[in-house]
This record gives sequence, C-alpha cells and structure tokens, in this order.
Amino acid sequence: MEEISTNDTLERKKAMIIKAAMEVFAQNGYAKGSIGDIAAKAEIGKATLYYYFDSKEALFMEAVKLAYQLFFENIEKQVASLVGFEARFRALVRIPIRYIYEHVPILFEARNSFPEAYLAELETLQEYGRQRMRNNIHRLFQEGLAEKKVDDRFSFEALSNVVHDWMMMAELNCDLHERQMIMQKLEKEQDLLIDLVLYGILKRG
Amino acid sequence: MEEISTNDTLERKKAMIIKAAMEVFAQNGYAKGSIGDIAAKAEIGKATLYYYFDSKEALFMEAVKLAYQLFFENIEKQVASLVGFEARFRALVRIPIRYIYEHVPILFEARNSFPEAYLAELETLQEYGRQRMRNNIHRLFQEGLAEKKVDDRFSFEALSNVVHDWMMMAELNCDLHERQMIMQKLEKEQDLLIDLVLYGILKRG
Amino acid sequence: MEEISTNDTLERKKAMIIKAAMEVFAQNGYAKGSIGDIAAKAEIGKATLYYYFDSKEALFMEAVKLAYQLFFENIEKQVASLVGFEARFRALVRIPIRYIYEHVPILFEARNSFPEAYLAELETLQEYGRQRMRNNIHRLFQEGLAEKKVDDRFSFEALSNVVHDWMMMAELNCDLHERQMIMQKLEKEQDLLIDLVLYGILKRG
Amino acid sequence: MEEISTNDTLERKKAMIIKAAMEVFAQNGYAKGSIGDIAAKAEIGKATLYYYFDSKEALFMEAVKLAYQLFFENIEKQVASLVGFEARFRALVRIPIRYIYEHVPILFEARNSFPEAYLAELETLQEYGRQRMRNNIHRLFQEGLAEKKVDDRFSFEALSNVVHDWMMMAELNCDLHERQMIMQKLEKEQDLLIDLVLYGILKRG
DNA sequence: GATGAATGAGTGTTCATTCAT
DNA sequence: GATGAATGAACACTCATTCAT
Repeated sequence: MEEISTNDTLERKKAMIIKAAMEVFAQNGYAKGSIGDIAAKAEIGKATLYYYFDSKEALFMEAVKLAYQLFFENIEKQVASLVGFEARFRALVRIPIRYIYEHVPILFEARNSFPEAYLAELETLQEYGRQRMRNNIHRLFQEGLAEKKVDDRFSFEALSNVVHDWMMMAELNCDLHERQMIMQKLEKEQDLLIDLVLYGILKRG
Repeated sequence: MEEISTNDTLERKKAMIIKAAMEVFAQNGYAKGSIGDIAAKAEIGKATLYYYFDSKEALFMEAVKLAYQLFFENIEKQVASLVGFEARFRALVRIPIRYIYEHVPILFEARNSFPEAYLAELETLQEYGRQRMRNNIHRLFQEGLAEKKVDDRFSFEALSNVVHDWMMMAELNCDLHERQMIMQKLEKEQDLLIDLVLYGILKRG
Repeated sequence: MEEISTNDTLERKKAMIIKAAMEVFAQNGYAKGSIGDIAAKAEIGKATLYYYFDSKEALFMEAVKLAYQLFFENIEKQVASLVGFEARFRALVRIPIRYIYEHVPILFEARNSFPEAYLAELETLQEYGRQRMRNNIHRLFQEGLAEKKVDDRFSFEALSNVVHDWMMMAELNCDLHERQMIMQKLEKEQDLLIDLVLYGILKRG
Repeated sequence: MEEISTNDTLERKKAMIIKAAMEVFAQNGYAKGSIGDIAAKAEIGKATLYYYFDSKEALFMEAVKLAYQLFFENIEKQVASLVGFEARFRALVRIPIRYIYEHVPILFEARNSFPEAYLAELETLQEYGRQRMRNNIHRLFQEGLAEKKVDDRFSFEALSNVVHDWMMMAELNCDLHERQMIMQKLEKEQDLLIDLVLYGILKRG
C-alpha cells in the first residue's frame, strides 16, 4: 500500500517534470530549451531532475511520448463525438495540424544532437504513432465506404498512408511568435484543401 | 579589370563560406551548427569568417538566401523542361519537398534565437519566396485552364495559395540520417497524393 | 543553525571571489583583468564564478564595493585613534591616497565598457561614498573650529565639498561625454582650492 | 629636396595617425581603444598603420608624447601671457587639470599591459615632463620670492617637487609592482603638502 | 608605400552533467 | 529522495598582428 502510494507520488512528480519539459521544448525548441528552464518550470532543482531522468535526451523522449499521447487522446475523442464520414474526415485533418505545427519541427531539430540509441527509440515511437493514425484513417474510410461516400478507386492501405503522411505536414514558414494568426489562416485554408481532396481539381470528361 | 577579378575572388570566397554554412546548418540545425564547424568546412580560420560576415545570424541569412535561390533555379528549370499541365503539376509538387525537408525546420529553429532585425529580413525573404512560388503555380493553372484540364470551380487565387501552402509542408518525422530512403518514399507517395488531388475521393453521382 | 553555517560558507566563498577580483582588477585594470585570472586566483572553475555572479560587470561592482568598504573602515579607524585637528587632518589626507591610487583609474576605465544599468549603480555607490567622506571632513572641520585651529574665512560646506572632491582626485561620477560641464565645475572649485593653498586654512595666532 | 618633401609627407601622415590615436585612446582608454578604430579615424588601412608603427604600444607612446607636448605648449603660452605671481600660479594649477583628467588614468591603465621595454621609455618621457614642469614651478616661485609674495619658510626644491608631484595627481612613473616605495615617498611628500594646505604659501603682511 | 585578407590566441558566457551531503 | 555547488567543454565573437601583392 505504502509502496503504491510512494510509487504514485514518484510517478506524479515524473509526470510534472515531463509536462514542464514538453512546454519548454515546445516553446524554445530542443537546443534552446534548457534543463535549467525545465527544472525552474517544474519547481525543482536541476539535480533533482537528474534523479528522475538520465539525460536531456531521455527527458526529451518522455516529452515526445506525452505529446503523442495527448495528441491521440484529443483527436480520437473529437472524432468520436461527430457523425458521418465528411464531418469526421474534416476533424481528422484539422486537429493534427496544431500538434504537428508545435512539435514536429522540434523533433526534427532534436535528431541532430541525438545519439544512436535514442534515435532508434524515437523511430519506434513514431512508427507506433503512424500506425495508430493509420488505424484511425482506415476505420474512417471504411465507414465512408459503408456510407457509399468514398470512391472505391483507391486501395485503402495506400490511401490511408498518403492521407496520414500529408496530415503530418504543416505550414512551417511562419513566425513562431504569431501562432494564433497562422492557426486561423491554416484552419481557413483547410476547408478549401479538404474540398479539393474531396472533389479533385480535374474536370471529368 | 583587376578590380573585377579581385572582387570576383572575394565573392567566390564568400560564396564558398555560404555554401559551407548551408551544409553545416542543414546537417546540424542552427543552434548546433557552429561557426567553428563552418570555418573548418570552408577551410579558413574562424576569424576569417568574421572578416566576411558580421555574425552567425548574418551568415545564416545568406545561407537561407542561397537555399532559396537554388530551390527556385532547380524548380523552374525542371518545370520548363516538361510539357503539359499534369506533368508540370507533378514536378511543381515533387521538387519542393527536398528543399523544404532540408531547410524549413532549421528556419523554424533559428527564429527562436534571432534578434528582431534579422527576423524582419527573414520575413521579407520568405514573402519574396512565397510570391515567386505563387506565380509559378498561378501560371501553371492558367495553362491547365487553357488546356481545359482544370476544373474552373475554384478561384485561381485561393487555389494557388492553398496548393502553395501545402507544398510548403513536408513529412518531417523521419530520420535525418536516412534521407535517401525517405525521399524515395515521399516521391512514391506523392504520385498517389497527386492522383488524389487531381481526381478527388468522392464518388460522383 | 545549519542554515546559518551553510549561508556562512557560501558568503565566505563569495567574499573570497570578490577579494580575488579586487586584486586582479587592481593589478590589471578592468579590461585586462580576466574572469579566467580571477577564477584561477580564487582557485575555482570559471563556470563556478558564474554560479556566484551574473557577469563580469556584476563582479566588478562587488569588487568596487569591497574596496570602498575597506577604504572607509581603514580611514575612520585611523582618524578615531588620533587626537587633535592637525593630526586627524593629516590622516584624513594621507590614507585616501593609496585607495585612490589603486582603484580610481580602474573605475574610470571600467565606465567605458559598462552598460547603463551598472553605471547607475556605480553612481549610487559613489554618491554614498562622497556623502560618507563629506561627513568625515565636515566633522573634522567642526572640531578644528571648536579647537579654534581653523580659520573661519571659508564656509564649511564649500570647504568640505572642495576638499572632498579634490581628495577624490577628480569628479568621476560623470558621463565621459559630458566632460565640459565637469571641467567647469572643477575649474570653479579650483579657485577655492587655490585660495586654500595660497593662504592656508589655519588661523594665524 | 625631394627627399625632404617625401619625409615631410611621411611625417605629416605619421602625425595624423598619432593624433587619431591620441583621440581614440583619450575616449576609450588603452585596452578599449582599438587599432581598428584608430586606423578608421586616420582614414587608412590597419596594415598601413603597422607600416608606420611597430605595435600598439609604440603608437600609444607616440600619442602620450603628443599629449605631453600639447600640454606644455599650452601651459607655457598661457602662463607667459599673465602677469604677477598669483595670476600665474592660478594658471599653473588650472591648466594641467584637463590634461591630467583626460590622460592620466589611461596612462595608468596602459602600464598594466606594457612590456618592460616600453615601460622604461614611458618612464623617461615622464621624467622629462616632470623636469619641465618642475622648471616652470621653480621659475614661478622665484618670481614669487622676488615679488616678496611667497613665504620663504619652504625650500624651493622641495616645494616645487611637491607641487609638481601633486599636480600630476599621483606619482605615476613607478613600477606598479613596487608600490610600497612609492607610497612611502608620497607619504613623506604629503607632510610638506599638508603644511602647505594648513598654512598656505603666501607671506602674511 | 599601402593594404586587403587572414588568423591565433584569447574573451566572457552558457549549459548539461556530477557529486557530496 | 533532493539539491546546492561545482565544473569541463564548448560557443560566438574580438583584436593585434602578419603577409602577399
């Protein structure tokens, strides 16, 4: 019992540090996101941080895992709350953008200073994320088929892969300090984009 | 005459340094791409580098400009060598990917450590790039219209904006050290994506 | 208790670093007195020094404060140990010389590389020093008057101001770029000083 | 003839550089007064400066010599234009202040980075200055005596030495590493000075 | 005579990491 | 468990000086 509650406290503390790390890395990037800032945000000493995590890389890995988890929790909850293929498809395209926008470039940056060991772990994590995303998309397209909304010209596998991969892209050439405006712009553009994907641009002859 | 050849040598040296900088920044990112590494790659002393450039930021700006220039030279040359709307559209989508993939996340990262003055210059440069890209896309769609290939349901402006913005996104969650494979994967995926954009996913009827 | 002894150790270490800084700056001046030398003299790592002090400027400020403190402790102790106006006046003139000789030109030099924030603090410190010195001089002259040793031809205020300013060898708390004003002030004061040298301050009897 | 005019040009150029150096050193101090700034102010290339002068120290020496020369030219011209002991004494005290104020702390600072060879030359230069100043003072006091204005209680030699040394704001021509001796000398001289302040130098009548 | 180009040696400062307590 | 204190290694940047032309 005591063990459990102790472990609980420990895990809760770890979680707090990871959350702080996620915020600091999201704001400043990997290189500029310093251990000192994270410790300060978590309101602990720098050395304490090293009691819980082996290195900056290890902590970053945990922050990435947390971001992934929040991302999927959010997306799946929202998709579940909607009805019909089109509505769900739109949601599935829209929601990832902010997460991608905030976290992916940092992932990218981090890779450059990562030792092999962590790169492999990162890869594994990303493969897991890709799979989960693909599942979501796959399920959605099957619903679309059942609803007779989706053209059956394309294979499911390829289609969900492609949609997933493009979902993982984002408008990057923007000012980090003006995220709100960008987000609004992106969200408006998405409607057009989605129309484009839904109806295509070529004339039928 | 002598003046010209002297300036020429000087400019050639500057260009070499910028090239070295572009490579180092592309490989290591902005924060981890050190002046020392760049100087070593350019085979000059660190202090010499400061004879040619005022600061790391200034040098980075030049590296970004070079990447932009190479990007547009490449894309426009390739598009010009192809015939017909579809072929050109495919090229215009495919080629940017590698450049975006290599340079955009670094741009992102750099912003975090950039002083106001350089941010403004960066913005200007990006606006220029956006405009030039938009022009390419716009011209292409007009050709598509003339060829009666493109559906006229969408406004040109909106359409070229959207296509441009999505063109500026890229598959980021990949291993920087295995770019070749990723690039191949991306290029395969793009065909499917392009089909998708060209024909849409919804059944007509 | 433990708190106190811990703080004590910390403060003692800080004090050691400040002392080392004071010595290095006194020997080499501000620009040539390097952080590395100070750390070496204090037998700590350079980075450790930055654990205790924010910057070279901040450390220099502390060194100046220490010099001031030692200066006044010394001068006031010695004056207190003597009897009679003449003896005390001699002491009050003699003692400052060494401190001025050792520290003032360095203060001067430092101003050139100091940011605004520290200049203001320096000003405050110097104003405090001026006041404390003026008090010492004023008290002494009142004693001299009481002893009927000092000629009452000069006003106390003006006299102690002038003696103080000249004792400080030059008005230092001035903007290097506003030398004209300072020069005018000094030149006015000089008349009083010259009277003093020409006629002396002691009553003839 | 041609030789002479060439030498003339050469000397004129040297003089321009020295003037620039004097100004830069006066403004920024020795350490912060950079060769680059001086070359820019003299409107020549940095390398050209090294064609005319061996090193920063050598150039500084010349700047000091120039300051000395201007100082004496100025002071002697002004004293000569005045009549009577008191007027001349006032001038002799007033004029040095600006020069001292502007140049002495820099001299001080420079010693710290000077190699032996230049320190000796500096010493020589200062000894020359001292002598010339002493002569001026000596002459003045003889006039004062002749005018029966000056009290004969003080020896000429001692008096003019003391006045000179104090005018120099502090005995500078000393080895920083042998401060003890200097301090002792100053402390002895102070007694004379203090007598002077206490009793004045003018005869009562 | 004049200098553009080049640099080695050094500066102040940062930061992930360790260790004694 | 927790941390204050300490640091090595690195970084961007400066500057007096040199050298080929």
